[in-house]
Amino acid sequence: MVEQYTPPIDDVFHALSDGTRRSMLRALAAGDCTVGELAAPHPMSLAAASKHIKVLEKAGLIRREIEGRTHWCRLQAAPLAAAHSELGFYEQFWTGRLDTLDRLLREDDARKARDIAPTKPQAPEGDRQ
Amino acid sequence: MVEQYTPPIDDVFHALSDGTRRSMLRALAAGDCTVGELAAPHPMSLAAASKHIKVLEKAGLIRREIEGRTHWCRLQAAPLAAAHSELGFYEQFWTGRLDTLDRLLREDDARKARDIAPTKPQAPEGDRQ
DNA sequence: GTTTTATTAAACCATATGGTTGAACAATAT
DNA sequence: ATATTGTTCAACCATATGGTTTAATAAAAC
Repeated sequence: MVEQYTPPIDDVFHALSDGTRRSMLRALAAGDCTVGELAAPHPMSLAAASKHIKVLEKAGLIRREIEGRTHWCRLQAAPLAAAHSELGFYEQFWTGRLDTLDRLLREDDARKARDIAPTKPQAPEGDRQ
Repeated sequence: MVEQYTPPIDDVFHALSDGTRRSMLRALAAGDCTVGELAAPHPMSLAAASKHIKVLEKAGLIRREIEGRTHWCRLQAAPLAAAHSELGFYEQFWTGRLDTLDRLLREDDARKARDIAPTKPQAPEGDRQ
């Protein structure tokens, strides 16, 4: 069985950079929708909505199934897992933030007590290279 | 104390939709960098790299600190948490996928055994509305 | 058979994007 | 004081984007 095509993560993040497309994904999370159903809530022409659906399709975020003249769309979440994972890499930076800030502040206090010349700002995980 | 500005998630996902900018964020995860350091690995003009840094800044993903003529950049991960959370909403769809597929396949087998007419494809969490 | 519905294609438009080059600005080094 | 370094600005370019309208296509309904 041929492995599924993995779209570039550029396309995934690009697809997510528009509110209309994010809204369409939410709708699909509730269940499959036709193109018309996806377009209905958005104050734009059907052709414009159709273009958005094509962007989602190109990003691999939806798959369509055509039944007669009706195009059914289904959420394909796998590329979202990839994007989620990409962002997960930075989790240490938003969860560890308070610890790091606290440590930096304590180091700063100690430094001031020693009357040492100021040094450059540092990253959470150590000095600049 | 004034609350920090929260950039639109459009801007965050847009910032992430380019490989150069994702690469810059990775570099910043290793430690603060100057604009020149961020630009160095990328085969493009300094002005182009500077534009990318501005996009990251607009998305709230980095903050800069100017020391003389040197601009130091630091990762700001908070907007990534928001984006990560947005994607986390869909976790049930990529983790539950195999369970759902399995259940659908079993339902399909049962339906075939009863010789029922085929029905429309369904979302993981139930029928279409 | 015609009409209706669902949807896309094509052409157009305004704006945005991502790159370039050369100039300008700010600060440091000499 | 001038020269150098670090960086951005401005103008330009080609392409992409996101919307419109109109026409075309495909299939269902009558």
